[in-house]
Amino acid sequence: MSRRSGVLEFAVLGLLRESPMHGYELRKRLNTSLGFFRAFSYGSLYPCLKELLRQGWLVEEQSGAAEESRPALTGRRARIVYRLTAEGKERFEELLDQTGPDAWEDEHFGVRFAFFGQTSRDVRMRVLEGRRSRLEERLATMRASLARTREKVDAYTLELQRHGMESVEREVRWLNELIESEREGRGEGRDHSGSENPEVGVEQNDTDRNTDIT
Amino acid sequence: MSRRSGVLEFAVLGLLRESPMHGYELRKRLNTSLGFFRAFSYGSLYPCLKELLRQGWLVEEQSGAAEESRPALTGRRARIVYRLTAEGKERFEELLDQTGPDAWEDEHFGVRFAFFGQTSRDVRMRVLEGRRSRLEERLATMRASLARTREKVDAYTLELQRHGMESVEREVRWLNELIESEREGRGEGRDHSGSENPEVGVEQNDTDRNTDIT
DNA sequence: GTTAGCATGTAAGGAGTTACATGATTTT
DNA sequence: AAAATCATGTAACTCCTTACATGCTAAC
Repeated sequence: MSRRSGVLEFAVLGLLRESPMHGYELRKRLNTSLGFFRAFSYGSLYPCLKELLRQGWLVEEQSGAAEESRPALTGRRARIVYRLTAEGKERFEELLDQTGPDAWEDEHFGVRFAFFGQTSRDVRMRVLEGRRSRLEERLATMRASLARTREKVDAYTLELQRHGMESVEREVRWLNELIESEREGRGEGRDHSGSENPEVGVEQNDTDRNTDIT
Repeated sequence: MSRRSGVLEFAVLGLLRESPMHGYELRKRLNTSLGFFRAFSYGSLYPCLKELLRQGWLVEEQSGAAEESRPALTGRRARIVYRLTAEGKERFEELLDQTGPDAWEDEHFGVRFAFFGQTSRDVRMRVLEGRRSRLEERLATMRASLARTREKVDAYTLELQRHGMESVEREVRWLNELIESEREGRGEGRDHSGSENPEVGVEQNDTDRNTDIT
């Protein structure tokens, strides 16, 4: 009944924390900026926004003409702009700090990583290491299964298993680099600037076009 | 109402084509042999089996003692063994030949590939090439999006996008090799033996233990 | 003047999970 | 004797999609 999706809620709060937006733009950002991994439809986005409003984490802003310097854009359509409230900000911060086992599961890890810029370093470490050990666990099961089923399955199935394992191994190596990089306190040229710095966010890009993943 | 899941139905028919099995064992095979990519629960498996029975594609075999040489295993529990009917076999063949755009989407491609051993070569080619062009389409969108959003998103988001793109590029390379290999008619040592050869299937492995992916 | 994109929503349904209910048997 | 594994099943719920409904504006 309540449409409290976890992933979607988290992503919406996170994106709105950077800057207020209307639904249509929000969806585009969900499908691109956030690492491409998911495609949400309006059928889930709008009900989610409604629920977040109900919780008091968002407020509507019937933005028609104000604060935009160009008057050409004002006449589009209703365009309900959503802004994060103080409570919403608090809620998001609360979610950011959660390091339950959910955080490193497939469905959640991507979106958690996408907001690492807002996440404290120790939480980042816990999530990265949690993810890694989760994947290593999975690798162990895969290897055991491979050793047992080899010869019994056909070549295509075997190739699929091999490729699947290689993908997981690759992600583990990626995580190793990231964890190493976190430990060094951002050594190699990258500046993630710790857990502060909201200025890296997006600043009113009305010029976006065709950003859908089909 | 009808619980006709597509992926699950296809996988169950395919596994039962190799040899009759009971539900519990079926689930283990779904989570391991089939490339690890999905974990189905009993809550979906049993209703699916029920539906397949209703369609006449499966029959129950109250297998208690027969055909097993060791009498030690007979006393376990009811153990309803399912066997594919002629209609079920036909249905599976029908599904194997489908090359609609669904076949190369994320949810379906894995399971389609897992049964390539039973699939005719031209269908294999269509599915592999369909998958590849689907991914290349996605890559184009990603690249366009990256070019537009660079500088506007923070370093973590960018890293996530970069890693996501690399994963897709890697799968494209994998597909290229597979397509090449199909064109050569299985050149390099691998013998997938065309579209015939049901003997590669699994033959009654009662010794399986701990094959779950947690 | 019609296609494509912008913009917001709802209702119905699909595909799966979790939690529960039950009970045998094997291993520790 | 307890814990794990084997084995089957159901009800309620979650989360998301598709299809529909509506209407405006920009570009071709």
